Amino acid sequence: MTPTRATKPERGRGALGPALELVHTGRAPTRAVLTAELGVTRATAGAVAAELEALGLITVDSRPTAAGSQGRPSHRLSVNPDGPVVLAAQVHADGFRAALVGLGGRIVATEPGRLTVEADPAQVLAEVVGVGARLLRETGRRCLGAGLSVPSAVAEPEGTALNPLHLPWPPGVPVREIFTRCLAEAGIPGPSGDAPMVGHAANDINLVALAEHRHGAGRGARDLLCVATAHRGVGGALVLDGRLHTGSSGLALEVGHLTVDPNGRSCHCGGRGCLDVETDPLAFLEAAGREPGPETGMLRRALDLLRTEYAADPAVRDAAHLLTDRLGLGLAGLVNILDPDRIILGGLHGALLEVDAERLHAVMEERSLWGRSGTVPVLACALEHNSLVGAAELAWQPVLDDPMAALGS
Amino acid sequence: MTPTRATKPERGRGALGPALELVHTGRAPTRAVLTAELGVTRATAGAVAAELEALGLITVDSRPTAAGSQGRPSHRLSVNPDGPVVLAAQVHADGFRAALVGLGGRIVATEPGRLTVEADPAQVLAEVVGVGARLLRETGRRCLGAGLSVPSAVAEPEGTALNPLHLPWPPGVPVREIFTRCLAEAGIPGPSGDAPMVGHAANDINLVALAEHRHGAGRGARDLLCVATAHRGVGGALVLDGRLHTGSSGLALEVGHLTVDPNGRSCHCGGRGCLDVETDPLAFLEAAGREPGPETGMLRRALDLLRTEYAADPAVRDAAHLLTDRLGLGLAGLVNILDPDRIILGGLHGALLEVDAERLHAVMEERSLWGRSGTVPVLACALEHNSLVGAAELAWQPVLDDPMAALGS
DNA sequence: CTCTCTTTGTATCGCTCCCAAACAAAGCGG
DNA sequence: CCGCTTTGTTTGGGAGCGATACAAAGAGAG
Repeated sequence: MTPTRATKPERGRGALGPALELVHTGRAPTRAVLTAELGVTRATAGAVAAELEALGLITVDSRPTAAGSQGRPSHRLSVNPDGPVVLAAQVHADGFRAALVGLGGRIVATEPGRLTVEADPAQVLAEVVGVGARLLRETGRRCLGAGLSVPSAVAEPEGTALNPLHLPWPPGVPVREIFTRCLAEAGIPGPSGDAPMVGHAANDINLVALAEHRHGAGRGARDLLCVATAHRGVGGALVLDGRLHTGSSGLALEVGHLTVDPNGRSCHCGGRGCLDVETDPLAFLEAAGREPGPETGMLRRALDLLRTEYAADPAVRDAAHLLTDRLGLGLAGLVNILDPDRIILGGLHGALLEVDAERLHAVMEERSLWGRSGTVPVLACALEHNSLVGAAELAWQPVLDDPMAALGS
Repeated sequence: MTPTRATKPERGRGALGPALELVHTGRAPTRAVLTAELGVTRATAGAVAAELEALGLITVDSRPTAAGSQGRPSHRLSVNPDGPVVLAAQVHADGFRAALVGLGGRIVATEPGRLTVEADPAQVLAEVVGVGARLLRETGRRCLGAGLSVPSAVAEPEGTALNPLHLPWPPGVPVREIFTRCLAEAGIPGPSGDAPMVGHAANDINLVALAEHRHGAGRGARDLLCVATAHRGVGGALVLDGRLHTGSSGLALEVGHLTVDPNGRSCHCGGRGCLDVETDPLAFLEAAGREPGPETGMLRRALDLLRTEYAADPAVRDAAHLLTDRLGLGLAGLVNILDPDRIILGGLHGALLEVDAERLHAVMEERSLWGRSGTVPVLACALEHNSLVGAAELAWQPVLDDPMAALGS
């Protein structure tokens, strides 16, 4: 038994993590605001900011700012643009993408790629990590973590991809383990020097929600629900109090099998008229009387059709209305269960919102139990490469939780 | 360093709350376990325990225990049976109940009552609080808080009962405000002496979940889902990391309107075949071919019928199977969205589980997406007066969060 | 331009919390 | 009786942080 916790020589400032998160999410633009947000004295906030600057994570700018407000202008806080980064990787139906992402969700470098040997997860991940490692060499940045976005539910704590979508992968691939091994083989060291880099992996829609919560349309929300489509199917994610809610085994928010049309088409889940099959790009293309074509690129085609033909083609408009009605039904059901204070929509759903927000609100209001789901703000996702940024957020999390420990100094 | 030693015994302010919660929930039976659970040194745990004992909340017993294990026996920790209490009140269709509840969920005194003037919430609550005040006088206990359980969704932060069930109350009654006023009028002072007592109020099923999580069938669960019936309708609640998840406006877990039978009866929500109308006592009595009778007492009659006639009457058995199948469908849907690590069932649902658990598991497994909802443990509620105890938990929460502040010393 | 007001940054002091270490106590087994 | 193990207790000291006083940097008034 070891009741002795942690070590003593490491002076761990308690407020260091929360302070970094405030700067990271842009909620503490100045030291004065940081002081107020942390609820500490100016002296303490100053020490914390100085510490974070010494760690190379943020910059404290005491230069004048032409603020215009009264009193002495506060020092400006910002993420250090030349600071460390994390490696973010994304695998999807059309290919992959690697990126280096700094604090604040800033993409420092990124590069896409096409899948050559789709069927082998290890080889695909090795390719992505290889590109990331090259970016690291080219930029010479210090890398503090690594995160991976996959189009599949990821079971915790094993880190296995249960249902890879649009990828010829078998179910149950241990993506986190493979990702971590690839990092080691690419020669990317861990932040502490000697220990190897451990990779994080999660479902892409979860990461979209996380990224949008920190840097996009979900900023400031306390209970954020995210619903989005890829090419096929519908996914969901929930951010509670700033943390991803993945459930007890990582499989929460499988929202695709809510019933939105009792007489709808049958679904592989055994039900009928599920959100999954009634509001995805395939359903839209079919409802509009278009040839759906191959699965890959279906989202793109649906988006193009909706945006270009909505005003002109009655069939497209009718299809959009049909899907909007079903989506509203599903969202109302989710509001009854989750009671979020904001909803963000991605993929085709985001586009449906942009095309006719009023219709969606009307359906939700009609179906809401206490007249509230009609009042929940619904927004479209606002961030580019959001699941990639989300993968970076995953990798940043240990640093945000305890900067001193994560930096190994 | 100057020897300014032994100034005040005001120690352990940080870990005081967590320590009290550990003793309260029975997870720290000895000081040694407390030390390990808190992750502090023996010295700190000792100081914390002594502080809590000095506050009169727990007792530290250094007497031998005939443990049989090696080493010096640890001091035993337990809730102080003569310590302070909270006032718990419950209003339901058949009447009301007041109680004094100590730490550990121990009911010190309780007394039921019948509603005389149902239609006036203020008068009903005044009656309940009156009984509670009498119990307080009779026992002479110090009262640290007050909690109320109502059969209605309670909107936050207003504290209004939106849909009182089986009570002739209008929707939107500000129950928390009225409750607090009744406490003041009954002459019950706040814990700090001068400030008045503020009441807490919540939905009964939420409180069932809370009570069962702390002291009943939900102990040790991290993500606990509770589903239960009263006389009519179905309610749900979720406890995440030991805290009730009520959503952003207190209205989460309205699980009654999941579709479990696409061709089922129509529901007031506008849908068809909702869990609410397909698995409640009325649905059961009708399915069994019985005359449902008046709404009040419907749960009792359904329970009696199920328990006494299940083995003998094929119609009852068929009805039970029908409801079990529908319930399994609903639970599978909830597992897909919430991914709990345990489910507890109350009311008729608990009885259905006791009668045929295997059938329920089979349905859930068949409808589970990743073969996991079949593996989620499903238990029946195990606590008597659980919503009353839950109301007490609500009242204890400030004390558990910060004992020093809550006791006003 | 200078004086005052307001707001913020900085230096110092002292207090509180809590760890670490050493020691004492209480049971078990020889 | 003495070791062994586990736990409670005492003591010293260090780190974090609040409180306070003072300095700095702008805005506005005259």
